[in-house]
Amino acid sequence: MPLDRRSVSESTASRLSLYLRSLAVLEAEGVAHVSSQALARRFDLNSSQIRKDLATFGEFGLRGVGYGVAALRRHLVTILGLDETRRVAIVGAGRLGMALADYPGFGSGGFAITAVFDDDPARISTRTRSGVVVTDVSHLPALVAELGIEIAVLAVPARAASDAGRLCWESGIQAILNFTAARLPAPPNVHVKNVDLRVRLETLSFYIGGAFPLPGKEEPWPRGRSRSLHRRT
Amino acid sequence: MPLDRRSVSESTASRLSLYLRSLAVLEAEGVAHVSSQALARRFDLNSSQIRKDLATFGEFGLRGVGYGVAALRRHLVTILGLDETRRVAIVGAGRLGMALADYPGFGSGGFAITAVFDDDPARISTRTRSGVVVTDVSHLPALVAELGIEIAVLAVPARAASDAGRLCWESGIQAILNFTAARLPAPPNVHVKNVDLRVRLETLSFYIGGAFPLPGKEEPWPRGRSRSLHRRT
DNA sequence: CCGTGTGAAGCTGTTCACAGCT
DNA sequence: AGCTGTGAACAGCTTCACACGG
Repeated sequence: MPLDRRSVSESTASRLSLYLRSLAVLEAEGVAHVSSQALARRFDLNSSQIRKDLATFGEFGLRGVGYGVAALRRHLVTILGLDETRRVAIVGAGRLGMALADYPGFGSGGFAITAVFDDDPARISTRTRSGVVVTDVSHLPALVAELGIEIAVLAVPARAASDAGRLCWESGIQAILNFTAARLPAPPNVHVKNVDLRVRLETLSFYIGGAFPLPGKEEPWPRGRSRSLHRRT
Repeated sequence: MPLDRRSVSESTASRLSLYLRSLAVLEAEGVAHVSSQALARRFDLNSSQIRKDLATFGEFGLRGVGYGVAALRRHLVTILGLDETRRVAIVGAGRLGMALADYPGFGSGGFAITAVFDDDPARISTRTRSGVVVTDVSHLPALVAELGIEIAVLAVPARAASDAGRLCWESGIQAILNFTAARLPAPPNVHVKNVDLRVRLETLSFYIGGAFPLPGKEEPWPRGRSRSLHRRT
């Protein structure tokens, strides 16, 4: 019975990534088994959350014992598709794009920055610190096909975003990490994740403010429950 | 009646930021009024979502007409706390930190990058492109107090994250945008938003894969790269 | 009429609680 | 005994549908 990945929620998928990181640490420490409760403590999560997340993909645990650290880590690597190197292109060789091209998390552990593109002649042929040559974006379709690039990191100015995005999916790129402010009209088979830094900062700004005076409205107090940070394991 | 901001969900808060961006465009275009439905079309959202979000903070609409663009924009600016400039510090002057220090969205429209800190002597006294001097992190507490810095952008190596984070909140910083892989044990009055780029990329990788064969026991399943086009119902 | 504001319904993700395996 | 795996209960966010005001 196959499982459509689209039926897995994004929150579950990103927790898998967190679990993987913890398991790598535990494996390096030589820990053999870990219980959902022990893992939960590391993330301030509920332990049944972890068991449910993992149970989506199979029965990896041993009742009375917990999960085998090494085996579970291997399973998560496979589930996340990191057992073969995924090729990543950076589109936009400005400051952010170049910083991301050298970001350690992007060029290791299942990912390789395989190309960097820009349309500014002044940037073409420069190199990232790790030596990847900035290529004219007109070569993107050919290089995506030739090198088997599956993921694009979009770090172009907002006005160029939808053109650059379209070029990506028309070239066969399957997923886009979008650092621009634009929302991309991508076809449904292309997965887009927006990392809108401005929105993140404004959201933080919102929560800094004090109690908000509602003009002319009578509302019961307190409104809603305060979010408890305490979770049971 | 006052409204505790913590009772507002993060999804609502970040949508406010999106609405604000759209309203700025509409205002520049000279549009006087906009309906929740017209706004919704821009975001692929349900219109009652927008009405509910806005109604949390007051009655800004005119029945039969919609929302006044200029007035609603001003309200959102106030709600998000962007009517006075918020001072932001970058902690960590590596490539990512320096790129973020010059990121246009961080230094405008209600935010100002007021300081950049690092502990590497080789980086102290260098400047961002916009001219902010990199300062030794030992001066962070004094400068946070002196300059009224409220938000920190944490872009240090993972191993330095919790020390740097603690320094931030002990110095009076109220919100942290955390680009490190570490999870910060911040006190409850400090708002932390994790922007874990590695997790984002691994999550994308997860969704690229084809249908997932739920394993019988220990058969190695091949990584499918074919894509199902049908949406879940 | 039209579009907002809002209770009610619906849905999705989280937590509980326990049966069952080791 | 200890811990997983899972149906059931729960909570919170989203959508519906309509009363009400312009």
